[in-house]
Amino acid sequence: MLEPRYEPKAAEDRWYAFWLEKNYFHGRPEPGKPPYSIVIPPPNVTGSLHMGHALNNTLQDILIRWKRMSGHAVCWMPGTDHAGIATQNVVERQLAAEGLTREQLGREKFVDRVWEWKGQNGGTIIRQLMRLGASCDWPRERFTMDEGLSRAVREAFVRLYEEGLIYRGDYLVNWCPRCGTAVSDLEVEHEEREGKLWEFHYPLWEGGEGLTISTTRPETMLGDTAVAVHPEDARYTGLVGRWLRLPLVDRKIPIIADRYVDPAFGSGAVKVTPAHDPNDFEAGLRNNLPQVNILTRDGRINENGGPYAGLDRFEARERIAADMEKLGLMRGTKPHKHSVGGCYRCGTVVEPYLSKQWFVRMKPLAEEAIRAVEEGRIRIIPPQWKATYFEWMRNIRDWCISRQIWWGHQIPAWHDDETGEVFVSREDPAGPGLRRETDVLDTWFSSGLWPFSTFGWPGRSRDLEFFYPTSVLVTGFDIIFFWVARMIMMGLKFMGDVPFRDVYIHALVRDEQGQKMSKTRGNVIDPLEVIEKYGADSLRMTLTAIARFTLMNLPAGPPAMPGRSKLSLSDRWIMSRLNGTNRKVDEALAEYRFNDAALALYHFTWHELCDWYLEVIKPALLGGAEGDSSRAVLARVLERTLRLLHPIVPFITEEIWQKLPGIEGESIAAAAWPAPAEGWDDPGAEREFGSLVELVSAVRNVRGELNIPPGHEVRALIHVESPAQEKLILQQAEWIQRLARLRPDWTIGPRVERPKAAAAAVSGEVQVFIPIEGLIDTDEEIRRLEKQIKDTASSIQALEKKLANPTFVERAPAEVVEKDRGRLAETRDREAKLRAHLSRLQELKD
RNA sequence: GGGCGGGUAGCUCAGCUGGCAGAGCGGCGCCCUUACAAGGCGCAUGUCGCAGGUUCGAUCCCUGUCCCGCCCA
Repeated sequence: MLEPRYEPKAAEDRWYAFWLEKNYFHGRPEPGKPPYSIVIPPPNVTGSLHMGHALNNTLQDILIRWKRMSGHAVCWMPGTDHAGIATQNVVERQLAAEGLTREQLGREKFVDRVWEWKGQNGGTIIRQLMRLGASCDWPRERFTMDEGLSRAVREAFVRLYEEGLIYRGDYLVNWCPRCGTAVSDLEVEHEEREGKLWEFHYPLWEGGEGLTISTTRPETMLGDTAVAVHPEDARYTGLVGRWLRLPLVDRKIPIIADRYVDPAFGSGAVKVTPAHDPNDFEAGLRNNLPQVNILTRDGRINENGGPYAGLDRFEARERIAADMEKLGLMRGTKPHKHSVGGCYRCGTVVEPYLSKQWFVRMKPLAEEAIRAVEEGRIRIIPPQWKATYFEWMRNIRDWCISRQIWWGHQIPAWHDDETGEVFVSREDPAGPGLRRETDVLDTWFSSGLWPFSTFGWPGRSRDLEFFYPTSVLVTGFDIIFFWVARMIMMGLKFMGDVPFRDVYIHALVRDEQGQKMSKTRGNVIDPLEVIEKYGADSLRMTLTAIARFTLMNLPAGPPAMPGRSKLSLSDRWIMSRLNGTNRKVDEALAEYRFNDAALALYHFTWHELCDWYLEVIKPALLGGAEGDSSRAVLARVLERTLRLLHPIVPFITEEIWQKLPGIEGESIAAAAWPAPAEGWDDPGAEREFGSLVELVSAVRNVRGELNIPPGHEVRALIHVESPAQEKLILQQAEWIQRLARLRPDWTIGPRVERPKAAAAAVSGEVQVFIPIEGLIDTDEEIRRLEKQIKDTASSIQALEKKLANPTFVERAPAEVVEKDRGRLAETRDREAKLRAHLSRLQELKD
């Protein structure tokens, strides 16, 4: 028997421990079974579970449990991501609290310190996933920095380098002055901001009117090495080739012509700063301009900035604008909207910064990745995300993978400072005089290998062979480029096959303002808190209630399933409905329509099993042996329903399932997924039972609208025309009377007379008259009838109009026209009956 | 500037192949009815953003347009 108060926390911990002990979640290659594998999107090791994780992992758990029950060899690969910059920041903050910096500690000690931190705190999110019930293959748990995965990273890097797909060079990258590292294009978040457009005059080198340029970033003028105009801009043709005197630093810079200038913007002349702007960088290369870097790594003006050296970049902006004003070279300012890039880890405004970095050449990798999706070897669901994917892939740019931080996979390259040579190697070279590259790799480089590195690549293993490609990747759209696209490229490159067959992209959980949840925004909801708080949710309550009721009535276990002829109408009905629900759930899950699966189960459990079946069979259950067929059916239906619900609500279904008498197997988690049962379909029963449900509902409707209290049984006279329907109602009379709350003296038949003052319910062919004298006011029933007549009249009108249209009758498919004709006849009949009642009541009043 | 998505009940959203506009929550009324008040029974609520077009028929397809969101530059 279930305890009166179900204690969720205790039960959940108990069952989870049981599942782990039984090793149900561990998947291994089993030649006889189809493989089903998912790699978890590895959460940041610094992270703690938020609603987004909860959603993401619940969806995966549903698929995994469903497939496991369905007889697949299942592996859900769990693990965490080392999250380079984020983790480093966390540990640096911890150091700061002790008054230390990582530089004071030195690289080696700092990295030790991060590992120490990981050891202490890194398990948090894993424990939280377990608490959610995630049925991950925990013995396989991986970490992107562990030994095997580090070897995979190294192998991948070396191979790409050997094939010329990784190169090193001086380019403009996005630099975060606070984090002190380059970040990739994707790691910059652009934001429209209100800024200013300054107009400065640059005089000719030899003196005299030069020209006026517009800029949103005055401080970068310290690095100007030219001014450019459009070659066909008539205003400036005479000036191209002449020289200007760059104010404040007295640099001699040329006026050049280049088509990238938009003559309509500002004055049509732009300052060119090759070391601090991506367009200018390209223009600089085209025109052989020098690159003058004016910033330090922490965002201050460097020695090239003359008198401004040492100033913070934003302070320098103000000073330079003021100084230009003093020199009389300021030609005005106006408000200007422009896009500012911020570091996605800390929000600091990033700088385009000229530095030596490592890059992956993306074009060749992208081509394969595009083809894989075009050819359907990877399905993206929902498919509209394909457009986003293709858009990015077709305009892809090289990926800056080096980071100037300490926590991460150190790039396996060695510099010979004497010769300037660089060696990239799988093994650490022993040679003297070699200096190892200090940069580490972008965290996403290792994440990109996750679907195969976790199964032992570059080693070859049965696991890899069996579980790769994985079946589906479940993720949010925010990391399509960061992660999904890169896994596809890496998988195709190193495994020669796609990393997953399907990508299921789910919505992000947002707060009330539609903002993404993030710790920096402080709008994160802890799902475990929610579970704790609403632990005994309504679902759990209801399921527990059904189970308690069922168990109460199966004292000696479920009786044997009787032959079909012994089953009652309601028995056959609920079995058929369960079959239908089973199919709906299968279809929905196969198409990743989780909501539809849950809704179908919810509707079945609440509105069919509880509201109707249980209510109908109650007396039989409480009685003697005559209830055995229903006991047998209820036990089987409930057990199947629990199995269908298990992937969605694993704990409560296990708790109840275990208490059912006569179950086979030791856990619902290891039970077989139900297939629609042979011979349980029964359209006839669905139709007949359905008509009775409608009849009872019609009576309840009248009662509800006339506010007749449930405790008051009403007299009823039921008029039926067809003997079959009369017979059906008489056979099922007991529960119809009970659920409609009819007085036992109700009558039925084709000659049943309408009493004088009565309310009436029309359900198909059947009419129910409820005498209301002394019960309620006649006017009230008149009002109710008038309203119903109004409804039917308007739908009759619409149907008549439609059917009067000759082109509709001619051109619409015959079955559509027939359907409408039938509907019209039915509605007219209903209206006639309602009108008859109404006039009867009105006569009575007169 | 380019791309994608959205606008349906008070709120959140579903609506698949064009054929009676739905669910949950919230609201209102009645009820502690023999498992269930975190519940039950019942009720109400729509200019399907706007304007055209295609069609016998449009929430659905097409064109234009206005808002909102996201991504990319």
